[in-house]
Order: sequence, then structure tokens, then C-alpha cells
Amino acid sequence: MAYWLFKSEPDAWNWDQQVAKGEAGEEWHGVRNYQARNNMRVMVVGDRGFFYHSRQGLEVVGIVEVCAAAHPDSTTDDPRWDCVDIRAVAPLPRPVTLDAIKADPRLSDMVLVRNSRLSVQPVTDAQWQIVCALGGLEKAG
DNA sequence: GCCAACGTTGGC
DNA sequence: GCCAACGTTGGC
Repeated sequence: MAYWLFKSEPDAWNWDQQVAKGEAGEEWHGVRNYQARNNMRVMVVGDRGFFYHSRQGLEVVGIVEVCAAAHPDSTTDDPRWDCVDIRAVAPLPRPVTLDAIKADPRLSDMVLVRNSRLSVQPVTDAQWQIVCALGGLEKAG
């Protein structure tokens, strides 16, 4: 299983809205960046991801799961853009702030730190475990 | 709200 | 295919 990180400005789409979508989940539409799209194209159902609030919040707030593989983005007719569906799995007992991530030397290679502009990013197994632990999740995943 | 970093576009 | 101009993102 692979791990990812999904960024959203909470003004536009936030964790509570994601939770409200329940088991069915919701399209992660609106991505118009090739790198982010390519990341979604290689996701498989069951992959897990962090849900991160950018601009406001600046913290990882929850765990999501990919519940549909990449398909055309319903919000555009442009065939270049695909997206997956994700559903909320669980909130982090303690949200992990960007400050905390930056302060942890083990996380210095996270894409979130290295390339803050990429909206859908890969997360390594090690990074996943560390952020889950910081967030108060005993068993990751 | 500012602006640095990054990605994309388009003229050449 | 280069690169200047432009638009967007997101931390601050």
C-alpha cells in the first residue's frame, strides 16, 4: 500500500466536509497540475493519505483512503485531468502542524517541506509512521 | 495581503 | 527548444 498527502484550503474544502461525505467519499477534483495528477493516476483503491489544511490551519488533520481509482475529473471537459475519490477514515487525535513537521529532522525530506506547492504528494512509509505517531495514532493506518 | 517559488504559456 | 512573461500557490 502506498501513502499520500492531499492538500486543501479549508475555505474551499475541509476535513468536516470530507467526513460528511461518509463511506462513499468524494472526488478529489480540481487538480490542474501534472505532477499531482500523475500521483493520483498511480493510486490504487485502499491507498491511504493524510488530509492537510493549507493556508489556514497548516496542519495534518486526518486520514483518508482512496475509494475509487483515477477517472476523468467531472468538473472539466478537458481530458487531461483525472482524479481519484477519497473517503475520510479517522481524524488525528492531535493534528500535526507544519511547524511540528518542520521541527522533526526525520521529516526533513517530506515533499510538504521540500515542495510546498505540490497539492497531491507521495509520503514514504517511514514518514507515514512518524506523522501518525506525532498525531497520537498508536497503530498507523 | 505580500511575495517567493514554482509551473505553464507562447513568441521567437 | 529556449526563456521571458505571466499566473497560481501557500507560508509568512
